Amino acid sequence: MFALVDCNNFYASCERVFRPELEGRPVVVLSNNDGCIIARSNEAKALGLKMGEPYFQVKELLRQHDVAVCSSNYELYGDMSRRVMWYLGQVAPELEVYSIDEAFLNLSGMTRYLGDLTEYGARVRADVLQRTGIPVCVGMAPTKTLAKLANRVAKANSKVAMSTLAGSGVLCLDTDDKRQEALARVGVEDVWGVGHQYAAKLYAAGYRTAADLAACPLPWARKNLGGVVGMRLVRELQGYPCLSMEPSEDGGQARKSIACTRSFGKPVTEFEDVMGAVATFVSRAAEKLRRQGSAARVLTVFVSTNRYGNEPPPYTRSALVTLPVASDDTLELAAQARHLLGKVWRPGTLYKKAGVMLDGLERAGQQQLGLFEQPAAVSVSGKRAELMGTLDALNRRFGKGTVIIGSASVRKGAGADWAMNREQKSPAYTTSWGELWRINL
DNA sequence: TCTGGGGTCCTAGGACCC
DNA sequence: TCTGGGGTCCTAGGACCC
Repeated sequence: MFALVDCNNFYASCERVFRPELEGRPVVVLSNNDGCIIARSNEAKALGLKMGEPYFQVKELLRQHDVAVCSSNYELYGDMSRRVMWYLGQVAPELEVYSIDEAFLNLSGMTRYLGDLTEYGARVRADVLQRTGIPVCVGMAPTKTLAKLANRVAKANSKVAMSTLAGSGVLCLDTDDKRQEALARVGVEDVWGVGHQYAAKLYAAGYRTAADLAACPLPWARKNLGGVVGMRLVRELQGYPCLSMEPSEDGGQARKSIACTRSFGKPVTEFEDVMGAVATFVSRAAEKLRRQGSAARVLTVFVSTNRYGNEPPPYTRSALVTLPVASDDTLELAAQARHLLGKVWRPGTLYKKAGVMLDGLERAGQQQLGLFEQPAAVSVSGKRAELMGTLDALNRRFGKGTVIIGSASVRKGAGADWAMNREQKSPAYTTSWGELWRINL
């Protein structure tokens, strides 16, 4: 048995924890750069606001309905997430943190100990709310895909009562009847693993609900839904587990690639300004790399212009380098990045976005050496590792950006055009001494 | 004027091996 | 008309997720 615990409207809920006056009022949270709507409270959903909708297109509507608008505050959401996940780690033998706002629990072999699973789910739900202020829904089923589906039904269910399925944000699909009823209620496009493309194919072939998909012949699934992925999907809906737990290690899971990319607040045209952004992104990515104890073999840099509208035609270029020996050294990576940026650079272009990606990650300190690597390079990297450790320690202790590399510094004048717009960011209530919650008595 | 960011897995096809 | 069989590794691109 798997449980999927998913936070309701997570970012909006985080904002509400520290601003209780927003309770009952529609709330939306915007993406970086105040670009799109990426989280909505139930009241905001009821207004017809959609996920991913560009902010500027609905600004007036938001004003008319007195919607509270928040810029995204990932420091806050990340910290709230840690609190929720810590608790979930206490109530099940195995935890997989699937995303910032949801986690799978493995309840195999626990059902006897846990007793009635619906009661267990209700207890988890109540405890998370009490301890963190975050409302969650709990779906339980014999497979991960069904647990996701149960969660989805449970969420809808907390508003509309169902005939035989229990309400109140918790749903356990432990009998075939319940599974069938839940499958019949979910549109095929809402099944985990079915995106735009597959949904269109499925509709064209006459599949409308999750129940239809569960009855789909496996060869058809294999041919039309991405091969083995589609077959697993169908089998999971039938109740045969094909996806196992991928338990999260303490201190977060080791990623297989790390990226840092941003749209700019305003278009940027000068090489050194874009380089400032790229160097900043490299620094952040390398810091993440070191935090998880990895080193990267492949570094990619990309730049692009505005992808909307049609004049001038959009320009996107990327370049990558495979290093002779995987590195976690900001200075080395930044020097490579400068070179790569030079390769993709086109003068007189209005750049709107840039990013860096690190791939081919290896365990730091155990990198594969090149055949012709000189011993000198290794001893230099020893000193550099010490330098990086000091850099990270200073930034941890005195705050982000206390010590940066020279190329990441901002040029006087228009140099900070690439910085994000975040006009309505809430304070980092839980992670910055200077921004603690103030209570006026 | 204004349209996010960060991931994973899988497949197909080419180059290469014996 | 006939022209082997069985692999590996790598990359690009597509699909999905939140």
